[in-house]
Amino acid sequence: MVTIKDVARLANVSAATVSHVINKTRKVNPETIARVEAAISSLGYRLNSQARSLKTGSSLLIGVITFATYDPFFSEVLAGIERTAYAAGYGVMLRHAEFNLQAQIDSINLLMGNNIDGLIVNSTTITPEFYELIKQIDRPCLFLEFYDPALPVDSLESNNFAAAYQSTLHLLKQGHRRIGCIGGCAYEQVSVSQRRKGYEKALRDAGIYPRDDYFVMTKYQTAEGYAAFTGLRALPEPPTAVITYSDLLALGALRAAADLGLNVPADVSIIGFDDIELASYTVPRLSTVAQDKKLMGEMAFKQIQRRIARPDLAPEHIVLPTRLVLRESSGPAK
Amino acid sequence: MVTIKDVARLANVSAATVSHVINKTRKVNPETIARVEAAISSLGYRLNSQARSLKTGSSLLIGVITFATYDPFFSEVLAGIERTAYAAGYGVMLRHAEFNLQAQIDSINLLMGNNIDGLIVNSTTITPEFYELIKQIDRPCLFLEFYDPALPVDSLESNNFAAAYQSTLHLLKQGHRRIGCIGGCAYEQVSVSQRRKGYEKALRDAGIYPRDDYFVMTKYQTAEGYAAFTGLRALPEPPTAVITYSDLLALGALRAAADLGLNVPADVSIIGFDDIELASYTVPRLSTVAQDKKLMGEMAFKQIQRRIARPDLAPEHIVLPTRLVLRESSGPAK
DNA sequence: CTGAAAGCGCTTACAG
DNA sequence: CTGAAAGCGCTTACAG
Repeated sequence: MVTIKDVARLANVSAATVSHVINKTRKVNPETIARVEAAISSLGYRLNSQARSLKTGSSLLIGVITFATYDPFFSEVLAGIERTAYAAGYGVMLRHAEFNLQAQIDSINLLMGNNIDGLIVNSTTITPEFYELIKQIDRPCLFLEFYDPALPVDSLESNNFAAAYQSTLHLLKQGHRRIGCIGGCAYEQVSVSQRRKGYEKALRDAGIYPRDDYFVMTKYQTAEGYAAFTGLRALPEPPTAVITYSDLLALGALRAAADLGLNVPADVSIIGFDDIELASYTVPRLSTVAQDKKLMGEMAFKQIQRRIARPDLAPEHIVLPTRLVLRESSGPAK
Repeated sequence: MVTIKDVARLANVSAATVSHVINKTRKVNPETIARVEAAISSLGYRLNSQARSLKTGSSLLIGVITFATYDPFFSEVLAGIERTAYAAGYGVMLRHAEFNLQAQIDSINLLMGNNIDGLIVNSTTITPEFYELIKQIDRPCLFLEFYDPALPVDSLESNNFAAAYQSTLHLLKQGHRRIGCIGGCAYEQVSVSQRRKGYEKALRDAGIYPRDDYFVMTKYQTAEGYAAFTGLRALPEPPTAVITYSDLLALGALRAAADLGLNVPADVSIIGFDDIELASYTVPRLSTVAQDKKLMGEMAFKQIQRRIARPDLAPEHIVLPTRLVLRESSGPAK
């Protein structure tokens, strides 16, 4: 391995000078700079970030923990985080956390052992134990789609309440009175739980009392979207419209509708959430709530970066707007 | 930060002993071990991996570079890599590489600067410059879905030739004579390029001469699948069946077929590639070539791990089987 | 404008 | 069974 000493020797300067040239941390004679740079490229020298991190306490690394197993929404957010981090000179360490305590402890240890400068957590389920772990790490931390004022960390979420209110209201305006919801996650702090509140508020504002049998809890599996829709339609008074917590759930519902011989949207309306790329290619094309996933990733990193610079400021809670995109899967009630 | 010295002081032993207790690298008096462990937990000590890496030369970190922007296939492979790496005590650093040389150099520098023990590259396009960068890094490296005997690195790919041969043969047996292909990537070394060979071989074996206008090159955008299918059907003698290089492309084609008023599979058959979860939920359900993505990720990491242990052995080239899954989007020719 | 030296938190031969 | 000490590759006050 080529070290700063090798460069120093070849350029006939001290290691300190090489370091200053690399980091531009002090004025150096232009000719010296040229010699150092020549030595660096002729030796193929590469800075050892870990050694630097050991000395400075900053690794230029951020950790990303996701509890959601693979899903198209988080994949895009992750791409946004990574690209933005890279542009700022940061690397990303990824961890798909499991739901048991030991794995959570290990994950935190893995990331902290590599001296991450900040941590982004995306979770649909956060246990009290994980909560405690987060409080102990002394690093800027941002939660995605999770908000608890009691946790002194930054948070970033979509305007889930307003989004669900808006899509439900749209269906009401289209004449639907029996509107179901295929959702997930009951924890108050998990941002998606606000969707149920928006959905129910819209119904109440229209003089409709929300029915418990119209709300189906899932774990975001497409198969559950299928089963939930089938179940809703088997009710004595089946909903004529359904909103969902994700496009994947909506695609499951769309498929179930086809299997039941229902025409979407003539017989039943379906509205998704996320606006994944495929939403424009289903048959029929999916009406959905668009979230700007790349932007979400970008903002998540930038907030962490701000927090690294100013750890003293109070935690911020950022809410991103959503956009109802009407395609073909929703329409007027019969 | 709590260091090994703090632990040593509290446990009344030397730093060396603490290190040996942590790493189990020599026999230590059971009582001493107990004291050290008590000190570790009471102080909340966490090993600094970067300091260890500096000393030992092994970071227990692997790098993953993907050139494919977000796609459901790679997302699952990545999850498989990360989970397997974690189970083996390794962390994963992620980089979405760009297609320009400077970004590629930066990416390698970022990962090498963190002293990664190995590198997994997933690419549908590899430039000669990137090639050179790979040759220079002195670390085990594995290419996913890319194989060049001239590059002395491990490689892991699906049996692309056989898979395309098989799906084309299936369509031929169903009576199709005019079979199109919506593909991508012309580089010989990129594994998917073997699909075209399998497709054309199957045709030739059936006495059919492959037509250039039946093969459409894309960059894997769903929109291109849509456009390609539309274009194929606009030919004077349109294909009655189409295979594609990905399920996303197939979903674009499926949507195009619907817009053309075509019934799938009565009027035209479509077969995808990958078997993403949604393939079971489209209307009609998608026939496709299943790749075991989680397994692919798992094997990729394990191969890197083997290579870290035995860097002296010759590079290996691993080929994974695929499986043709027939659902509803393919059927007999009219 | 430049350098010598200490030290970040570990591991590991060497010595006992 | 255990410890003192050197050193991994950097950065950064201190000194000139």
